[in-house]
Amino acid sequence: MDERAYLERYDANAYDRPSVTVDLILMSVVDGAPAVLLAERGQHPFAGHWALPGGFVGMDESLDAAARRILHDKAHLTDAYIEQLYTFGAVQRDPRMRVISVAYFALLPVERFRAALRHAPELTLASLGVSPSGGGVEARIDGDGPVTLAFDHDAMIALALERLRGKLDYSHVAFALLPERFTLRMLQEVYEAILGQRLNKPAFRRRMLDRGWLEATGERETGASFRPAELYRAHIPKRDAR
Amino acid sequence: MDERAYLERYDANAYDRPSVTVDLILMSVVDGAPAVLLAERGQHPFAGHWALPGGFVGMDESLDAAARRILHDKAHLTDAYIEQLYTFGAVQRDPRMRVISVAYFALLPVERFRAALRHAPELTLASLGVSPSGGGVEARIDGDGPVTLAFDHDAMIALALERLRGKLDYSHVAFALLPERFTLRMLQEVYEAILGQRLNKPAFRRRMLDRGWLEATGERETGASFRPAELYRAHIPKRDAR
DNA sequence: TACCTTATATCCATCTTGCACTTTACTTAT
DNA sequence: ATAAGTAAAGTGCAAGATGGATATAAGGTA
Repeated sequence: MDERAYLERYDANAYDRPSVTVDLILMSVVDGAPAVLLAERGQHPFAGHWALPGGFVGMDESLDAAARRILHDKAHLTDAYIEQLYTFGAVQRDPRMRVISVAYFALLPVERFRAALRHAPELTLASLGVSPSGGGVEARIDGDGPVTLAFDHDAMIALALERLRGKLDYSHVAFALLPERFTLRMLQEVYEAILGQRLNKPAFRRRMLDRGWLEATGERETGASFRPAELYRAHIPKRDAR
Repeated sequence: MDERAYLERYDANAYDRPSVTVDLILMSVVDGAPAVLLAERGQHPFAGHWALPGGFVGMDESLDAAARRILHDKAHLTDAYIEQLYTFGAVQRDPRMRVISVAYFALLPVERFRAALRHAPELTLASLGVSPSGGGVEARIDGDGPVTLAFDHDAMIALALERLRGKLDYSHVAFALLPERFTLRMLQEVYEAILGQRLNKPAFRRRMLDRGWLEATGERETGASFRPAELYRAHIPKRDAR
């Protein structure tokens, strides 16, 4: 039997199949704290709870394409740093039916994050903090008490933050959270927000400059009532380190 | 409409769904080089090519459970270090139909790796090396030229190795590749095989001992015709660092 | 008992890091 | 104009980590 004949005989319906979705963790750093965009669910299950934007994966689109489509449809954004995070496949994670969800996280500079909020009224900003009981994260909207998230979305967000924290050390993800031109102070604020701890200024500046990922523009910040900081631009050498 | 009524009306067949599989990258370090277990495909597609052991995810099992089931059924192994790697979802990665594959990697000490080979005759050991053309990895069986892998399994293996390399630094994964008792030299050999480079001995030993993950057993290696090395045991403090 | 081999310990130069302190540059108040 | 205030940017130093050479220890084997 040659390959062609084989393909024709193949029964694609021999087994029952799960649904596959993509959920998006849209992150930024707002006012010194990490933040995500959430949508309130109107329908069962978890009606009234907050959830990550997501959607089913089409039969003719790759997972990455599905993630980008959702980014566009739900947040009206094209072109963001986006990366697959983890796939959640517990049997009962969705009470309706078997759903396997591939979580992606996207990183946005604040301005673009805010722009997404303006264009997508169904999305709301939630800022993240570590829960006092240790371990997980809690999401707060408008400074109120922590909200309850739908499905296993709390685990997704916690994992995204953990991954981001881990990548700060050896990758240049932080630049995805900043505008094209930024000061060293802004960069440090991003690091401090994600790591959840203050960093020593001269040491931070030295490390960053030594990495060679920063290019001085020669221009300076304006508007400050003190010595203006130099504006830098990210300069990532050739091969995009993961 | 309450939740119960909603669930009953929900049409789980409204959309076409992809198949979901789990592929397993069973790794170890053999003779100073990383190695994986492969099976030769007898059927289309990719008949005659080498592939990772894998299988469909059942409707009533989680992804982790599916990975463990495949570990058991294909390699006759229970209890190995196992971790989700990445989900591969390109549209045409399987010519038969849309298949999304969640890749897991498992780490085994050499003896258990060899035992799996004995109990599962359909599996073959392939040792991994970095391809001279840079970037990816090549798998070699019995010292022959690099074999051609089915599907996107070469990318899966390359990613597994990359992930493993990254985790060496901050996690204790290496212990999963060693027997219960091991010497510092064995530990260093694992590191060198995965990183693909020689390491300085005194510095390595210092770093490892300083981490506090090693517990001296007081016993020593036997059979060597030179000074026997102390045997250590892994001692991982409370919270299992990812 | 001499000798070979590898484990283990010591030492030192170098590099990195944390941190206090100084100098610089710009705005605002007087 | 000039002084005061503020944060950026730069300097210097001590402590710690790291690479690498060298010395000593502990087994076997000839």
